[in-house]
Amino acid sequence: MAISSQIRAPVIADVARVAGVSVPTVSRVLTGSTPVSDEKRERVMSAIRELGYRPNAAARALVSGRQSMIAIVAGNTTRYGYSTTIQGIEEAARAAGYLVVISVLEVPEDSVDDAKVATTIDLVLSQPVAGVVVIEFDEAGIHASKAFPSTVPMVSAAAFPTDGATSPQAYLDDRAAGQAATEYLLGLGHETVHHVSLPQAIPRMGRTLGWADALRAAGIEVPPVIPGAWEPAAGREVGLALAARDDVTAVLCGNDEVAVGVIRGLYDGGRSVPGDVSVIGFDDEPLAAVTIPSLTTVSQDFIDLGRRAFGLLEQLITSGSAPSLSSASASLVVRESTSAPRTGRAVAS
Amino acid sequence: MAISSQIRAPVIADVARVAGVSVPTVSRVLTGSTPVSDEKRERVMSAIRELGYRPNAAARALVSGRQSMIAIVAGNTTRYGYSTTIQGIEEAARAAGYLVVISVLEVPEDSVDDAKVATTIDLVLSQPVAGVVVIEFDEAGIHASKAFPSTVPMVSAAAFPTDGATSPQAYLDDRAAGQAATEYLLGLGHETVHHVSLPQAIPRMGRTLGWADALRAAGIEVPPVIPGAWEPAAGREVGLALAARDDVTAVLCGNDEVAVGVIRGLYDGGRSVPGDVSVIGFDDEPLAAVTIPSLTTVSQDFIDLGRRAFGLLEQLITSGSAPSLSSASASLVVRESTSAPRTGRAVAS
DNA sequence: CTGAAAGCGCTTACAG
DNA sequence: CTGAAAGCGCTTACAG
Repeated sequence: MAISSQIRAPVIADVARVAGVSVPTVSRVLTGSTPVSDEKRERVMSAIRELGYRPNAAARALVSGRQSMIAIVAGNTTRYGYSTTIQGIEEAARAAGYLVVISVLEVPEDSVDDAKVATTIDLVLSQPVAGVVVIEFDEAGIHASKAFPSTVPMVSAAAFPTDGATSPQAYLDDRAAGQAATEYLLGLGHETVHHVSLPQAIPRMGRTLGWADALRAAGIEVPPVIPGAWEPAAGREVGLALAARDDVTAVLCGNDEVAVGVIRGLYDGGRSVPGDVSVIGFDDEPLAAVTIPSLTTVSQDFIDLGRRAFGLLEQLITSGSAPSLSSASASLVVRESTSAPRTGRAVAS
Repeated sequence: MAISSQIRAPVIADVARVAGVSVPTVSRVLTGSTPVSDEKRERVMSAIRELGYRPNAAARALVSGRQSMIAIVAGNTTRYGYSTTIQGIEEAARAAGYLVVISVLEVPEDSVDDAKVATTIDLVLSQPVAGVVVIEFDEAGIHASKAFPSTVPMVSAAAFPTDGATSPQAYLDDRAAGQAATEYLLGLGHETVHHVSLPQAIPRMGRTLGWADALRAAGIEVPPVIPGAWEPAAGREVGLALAARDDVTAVLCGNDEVAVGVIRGLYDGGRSVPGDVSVIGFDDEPLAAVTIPSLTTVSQDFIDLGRRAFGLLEQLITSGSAPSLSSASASLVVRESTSAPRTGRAVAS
């Protein structure tokens, strides 16, 4: 069927024929591996242009064994911390000549489905990837990084290092940050600080641990963690419930979205922020600076986290090993949502 | 060097040898293309397990010609509309068995660098992708979709259809939405509505056109567009400037982030929202429901947009053609940031 | 500098 | 149901 031959994408042999050279010569001008005479190079280039030839990526990868893709495995791609970390990884990867494939872990409500994690891992490893970065901001990510076969180069980007991690990790020290934020509130004169956590792994989250650290260090009994969520709407519900309590004057939230929701719930419940209650968020997303009141929060550099994670992966790929951890810094940004407790309230209760 | 043979990843021939069958038989149990006797299948499966064998993706793609990746090309991956659209595409792609590679267009301030766009396209096409979805929310995306060679299946996801698009587009009708939002404000009694646009392509954005449509239809002179940005901080600057003007009672913003910033700027400039000025956003991101005041905004279904875009691409890949467009719907969500103008103000000015 | 040869790891007809 | 053969599109030694 000569008719269908028009549809076929041109291959290297077509270029060679049109240019009047051998296939390896075309390959040589393409890869630049060996010098080619100016004249033949010219003929090859114009044949490539004429035919609109593009090398077949699969064939190249097969023969060269070199991969130019890395995978990111994450439980979410849209939330601020996740998407910003992904951006950091992507920028660094692109600069190093790698393309990024994203693989999302389907995360059920509370428990992690091991079979789904395995499916995702299989899908990723069915592609020619040089290595993978797992985002360990949630249970699904932690499970995934444990389930990855040790044969593929893998590093993780985390908020706080996982116990007994066997692969290199880049992390933000959110435990220290949680502690600092709590100490700030205590320093303002609040008798205690309550904590609205992110959904999963409640006892294991760095920021939750840091909050408890600070309280214990100050000799204050650690109140029960208030289970939260990722979304602002859930934060509002919590805020509404908190508004009814007289003993709550300071709240540390798992992230900014929840914090803005908590503030709204408090407001709807008749409490002012920071007049009646001080609220601190986590992450410092752009909106935190312009809400009313603007948010006191912990600024975390997710772009840098992503870059560092890629840096570790690149080391692992090229040298076969990488340092087991590398941390980025966090800092408290004080804005309008916190203040000293009302006189006579914190002291008198 | 027998020593290094341990490091080599097992290939199909290794499995065949261990299982005591031929290579094609292993391939058959892997692909399920032809029946294999139970006994041999068992032997093959256990050999695969024993060796930890995984098929080489590059070899598979080369011989089968089938690709299992699609690419998303976008100017940004973190902003609400972008990341949510990407999520929609990813979910649909994953359900259909495709993995997604993300390719970010480096977008300079104002102009689009054609060379950079070309570089990104080359990088994407150097991978074995079945097709690509270009996110046309900005100039870079629009340029990219025009620059793509017609040989690769490509569709775009847009806010509003591009003039003379040659490839299938899924879009949100933000022109109609911008018009409806403006009409709502006019209906409340405002004499005119000002518009803070998103950065690029000011005259061409659907929401900007819709805003002008509504004004013209009401016989109102269209005021100059106030050039905005994507970020809340820029919105605040605009709000501050607007606070000094007595003729501004209603503002339609290019997105929610900017709207929250504008409200903050107005507030810092001594104006209340909606008391003095009504503000409408665009997108309805989760935070819009809990800010103080909560935001009246245009809800756009980006997840659905992403799904539709992937649907078009899949059609294009399998059947060679797809409808030239497909729209998702938008709706106005009325909350606290809008109200009728103060009596005696709008009327008397 | 350049061509003929071999081979990357897999799948798909071809013959049983 | 199953093996021997051919071939996907490219690159890398091998000989000039």
